[in-house]
Amino acid sequence: MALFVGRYVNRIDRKGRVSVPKPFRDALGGQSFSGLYVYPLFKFNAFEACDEDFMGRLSDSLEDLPMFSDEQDDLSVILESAHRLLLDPEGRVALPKDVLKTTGISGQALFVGRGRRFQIWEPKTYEANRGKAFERARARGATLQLRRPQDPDKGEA
Amino acid sequence: MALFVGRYVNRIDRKGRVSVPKPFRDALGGQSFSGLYVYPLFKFNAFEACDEDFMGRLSDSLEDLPMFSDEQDDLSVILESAHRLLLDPEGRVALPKDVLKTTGISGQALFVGRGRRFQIWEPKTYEANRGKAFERARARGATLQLRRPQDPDKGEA
DNA sequence: TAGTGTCCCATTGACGCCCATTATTGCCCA
DNA sequence: TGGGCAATAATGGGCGTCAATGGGACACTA
Repeated sequence: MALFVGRYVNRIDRKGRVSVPKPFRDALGGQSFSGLYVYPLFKFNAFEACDEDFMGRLSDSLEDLPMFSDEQDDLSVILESAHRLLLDPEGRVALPKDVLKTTGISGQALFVGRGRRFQIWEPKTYEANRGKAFERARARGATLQLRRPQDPDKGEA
Repeated sequence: MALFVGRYVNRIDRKGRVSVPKPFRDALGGQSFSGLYVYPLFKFNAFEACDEDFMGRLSDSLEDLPMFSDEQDDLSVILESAHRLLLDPEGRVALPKDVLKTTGISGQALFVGRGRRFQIWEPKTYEANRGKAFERARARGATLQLRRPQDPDKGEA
């Protein structure tokens, strides 16, 4: 399954194209199409990207909310605002205008691995919002309950 | 499954490459790629390394936290700061600049086995932080509740 | 026919691959 | 039991390949 880690900065050309980092492209393999999905984040002026499987999970998770509820309607804006982007033969995608506008991305785009998905940021915005995340976690003495290995109860939905 | 024990010191060359100790390379076998993942530690200026399975567990464990929550965002900095390192034909990896910078590694790197994962330290930093661990454990009269063999209820923690 | 979006090709620069050399370890045998 | 010898691991450096990037050609569309 796809596994995205690390940060990569790539340049946007005047056509709005940007290379998806090679490790991310590799992790996106094994889909029915050559590309990815992007959707906006609520908390930050950044977009998140994922493969087809994860988008399906996200969609299914939204349907776990009560049908016709305000909560479902509100969260479903993620799907409404999403784009399906195709990779060109060189491994680039064209970022839609609303992505460039919302994120403020112009010259460079920052790709940030998040495990089963990754994010796309304007570098300075990332630094301003996430730059201190590591120090915060360190100061909090953050801990994580590690999932037991090969636990069938918590497999992907 | 991978099992890393012992300490090894190897030299960093001017390209930032370092040989991964042969026993560790052997333990990393059986993955879909020839390499390893590294991520920074909160408690020490050192990095931890693991195989693909462990990184997947880490990623899935983070997704057990609520999506878009602050807690998940803060801990996800581990994935954001991680690197996927490929072994060259001689069994070396190139340590990224931020790893060298954070750890202070320049001439030599210390590899420390930790069971299912291992750590990478600057030797003097390790000595300063971990040098007395054995004496501390001795003084405390440390004990350990050993897990029962092949007990499915208590998957690895 | 202008606009938009692919695809194709060229350039460059970093990184991965290959080969050579040194160091270390284990083994064999006198 | 000590000295080689051989096999393996670690190290160093050169070079080719591929990823990232930029621009142009060619569709299809409005």
